[in-house]
Amino acid sequence: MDAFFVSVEELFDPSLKGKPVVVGGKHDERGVVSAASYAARKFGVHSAMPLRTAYQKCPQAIFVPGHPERYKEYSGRVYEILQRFSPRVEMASIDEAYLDMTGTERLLGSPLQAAHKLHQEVKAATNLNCSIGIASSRLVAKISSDQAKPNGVLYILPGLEASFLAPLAVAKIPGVGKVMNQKLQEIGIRRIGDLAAMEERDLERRFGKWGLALAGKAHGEDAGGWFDSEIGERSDPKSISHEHTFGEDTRDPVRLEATLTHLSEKVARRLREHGFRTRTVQLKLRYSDFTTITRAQTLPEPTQLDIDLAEASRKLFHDHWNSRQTVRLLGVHISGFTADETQGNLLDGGRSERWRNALEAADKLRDKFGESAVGLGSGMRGHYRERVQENPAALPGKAPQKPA
DNA sequence: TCTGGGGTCCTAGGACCC
DNA sequence: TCTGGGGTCCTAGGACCC
Repeated sequence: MDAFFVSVEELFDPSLKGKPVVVGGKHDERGVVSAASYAARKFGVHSAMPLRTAYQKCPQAIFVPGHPERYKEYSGRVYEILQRFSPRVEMASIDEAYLDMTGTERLLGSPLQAAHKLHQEVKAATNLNCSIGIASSRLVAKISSDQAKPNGVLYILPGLEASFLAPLAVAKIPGVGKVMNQKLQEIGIRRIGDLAAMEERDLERRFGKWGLALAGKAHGEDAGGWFDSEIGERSDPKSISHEHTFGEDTRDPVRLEATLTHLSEKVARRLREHGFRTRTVQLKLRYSDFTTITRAQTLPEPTQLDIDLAEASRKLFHDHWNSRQTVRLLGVHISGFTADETQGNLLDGGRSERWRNALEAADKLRDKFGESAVGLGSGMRGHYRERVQENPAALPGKAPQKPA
């Protein structure tokens, strides 16, 4: 999808059309640009740029907060259309998808005809622009869709992959970021053609496994990296995390603990929705000077309970926090999942069973009344404190949400 | 300029086992 | 007294993607 978040915002507020728009938050907030309109990009604003920097480059830009629900909604509508074109569809992200068009020719015509039809149907159903790349590999399809932007269709004929790629900058290859790009520049490799001319063995010697994959990519092959699996196979998540950057750095232990509790609850809830248990809990701690540490603990038994994750993350925090330093960010990350065999654990005197029942009820309340309707005690304490700081009217006595 | 949040994959070292 | 080789699991950090 082209400038997806900005385009969705324009659907809801047509007056934004053609103007410099920045999605991601207010101009003076901590945060980065999620998406910038083409008009804003002319001023040098691009995604991942700090909002405050974007404001300096383009003070007349309109800054809007993101609306993730809207983007998910429109992503879903696009997905429905894609499914009509191929049974093998894979959403690579909220605004990108791959379709395996093998065997669709009799129904949809040539790849180019199918792509044009798809392009029109997406526009008709959503009023959003997209770009489509067609090629014999995922890698080349992705790069050609980038080259087709905005609002274009580009077909790389079989056999012409390498010559299409050759003049492009190596940074166009997905997986070649700032660091790899710099390393390649240092040995005189600027364009994909330079890379294709290198000896495979030489690249492997210099960059290991990645170098080998890179050699293949220079010729347009998917081999190695993320493109290996079949299009459309859904895989289970390998990790779940939530993190929070404070509006202002803090060393208030109550606030820090409450944040950890809250993050643990969010993580645990999603874990239960997947029907998993987890064994490894990781704390992420970023200080004001941006130094960041992660500290992990593997539990003796897998769990799916808020309280277990909250306890583990608080322990990690207290064991490793240098309390002379103020904290910018906290995060809770879990990994090492196993399926939840919903047998009640009788070894702990029914503790797990009681918690499971309580959490099931809590999840239902959250569905009905919103995420902040219920929480563990220590999280609520901090929750109110935070709301009181930001809005004195939100004192517990006047709490607007009855379920709380 | 002052740096979000949610992910995946890779590397490297150490503990531990046979 | 000096020190193999293969494997798994765990931890920490980092590159990269959207």
